Amino acid sequence: MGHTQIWWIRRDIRLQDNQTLDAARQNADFLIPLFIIEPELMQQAAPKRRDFILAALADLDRQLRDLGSRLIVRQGPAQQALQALSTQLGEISLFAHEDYSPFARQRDLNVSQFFPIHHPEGVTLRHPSAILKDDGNPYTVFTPYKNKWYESPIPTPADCLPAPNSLPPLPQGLDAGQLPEAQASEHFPATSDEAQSRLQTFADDGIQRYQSLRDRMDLDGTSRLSPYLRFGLISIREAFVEAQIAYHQSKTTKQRSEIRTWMDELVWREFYTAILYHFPNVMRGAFREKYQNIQWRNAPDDLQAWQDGKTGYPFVDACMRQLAHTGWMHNRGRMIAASFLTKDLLINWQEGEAWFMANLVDGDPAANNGGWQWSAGTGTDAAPYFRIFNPVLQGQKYDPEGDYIAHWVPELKHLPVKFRHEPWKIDPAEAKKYGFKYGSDYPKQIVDHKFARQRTLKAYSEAKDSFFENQEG
DNA sequence: AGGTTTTTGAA
DNA sequence: TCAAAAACC
Repeated sequence: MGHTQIWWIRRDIRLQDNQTLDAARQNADFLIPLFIIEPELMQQAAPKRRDFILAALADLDRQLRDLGSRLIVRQGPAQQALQALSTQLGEISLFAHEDYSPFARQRDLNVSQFFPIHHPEGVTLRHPSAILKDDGNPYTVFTPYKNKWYESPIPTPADCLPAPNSLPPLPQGLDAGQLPEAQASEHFPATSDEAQSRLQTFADDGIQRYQSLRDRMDLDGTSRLSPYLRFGLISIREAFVEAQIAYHQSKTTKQRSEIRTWMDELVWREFYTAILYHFPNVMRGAFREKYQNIQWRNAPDDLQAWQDGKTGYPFVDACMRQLAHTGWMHNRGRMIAASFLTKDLLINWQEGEAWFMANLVDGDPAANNGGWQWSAGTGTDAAPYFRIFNPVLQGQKYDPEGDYIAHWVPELKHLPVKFRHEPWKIDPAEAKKYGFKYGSDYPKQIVDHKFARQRTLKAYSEAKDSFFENQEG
């Protein structure tokens, strides 16, 4: 009987540049590429996210078969699945990349009581504990974190691990298990080829205009790589390496700045991963205590209208419908939708955080929580609470022709640009010309922005004042 | 990674 | 009188 090693696949669904696979196949007589379908995945993950993972695994299975292996699937909980394998196979060695979310850490702690886990890195480029202030404490402000982060070198292509061209065999007589059927996404095909092609296309071209175009909702200015990074169809190292190549090839300061802006976004990903790692309580409430007791409104109908994309604010509704339909939302859209829920509707950001996790194909607890707390003004390095987006001005600025609105809110697409942004301003007689009736073809505003703005400034300032009063008393 | 109101200073 | 800048939220 030889030595069996398990590559426990989590968010590293790839063969290339995979430190965990690389470690697991060394000195292995048998290698099991294992995915454990944990109850949390099937019950709690957004359907589109679950489908993305399952489709990516099916694609990985095809690649593994080309190498004479195949994907082995088990039902969770993880510890039971591993116990069963160990009973069947005898001694096993377990390799799984270190993951940093509270759920993953607790699970790995439980499992490691029974099976020691070899824990290569790879989810981030720098370990959350690798970037600390000189006094040893974690950063809570992005800019100094970023400066420290960039002090270490960015990897080069030579640092990336090639996909193996052979793998140790599977043990005899092992049941492969079965992946549930997944619905394929037309917007995010979950294959390795698609991931590589998106990265290459973006690194060759779009990255050079990223800074200039990234906020335009009507253009394809972003990489749309988030789900592929989320589940490791490409590695974060590959992403940085490709960006760094483009950076070194660029001729002008302007071009370098465009590229650097994209790299900074990847550093935000590392930053929020580190924040959740060091401050797991952010999952339960405001990072900044003085905003823990904001008097949020309990307004289920307003929440529902926001979720359905029927707030009567076309830009917000377009964002929310894009999310529901594709499982993805533009980053600026996320900020605007979040500002609207928290500042215009004065609904607890945790409602929005949950809705995004229930719908996003790229939903990641660290990035999602960080983004929501930033938007709500309750987080580390957050937007100041008085920074309240005006949903109309944002639309006019970042969707100047109203094309994005027209696509996702088609009931407005026959209106002139001005009225796509402000359908309430159209004269009923003129509306008739376009076969449009405000209030029935498209909902009326569920809240007046100007009024809502004052309400929110008051609520935040009261929360802050009462916090400081309680502190003194 | 903003918006709104007030002030300023050049027509 | 108006647009840009500054101040404030």
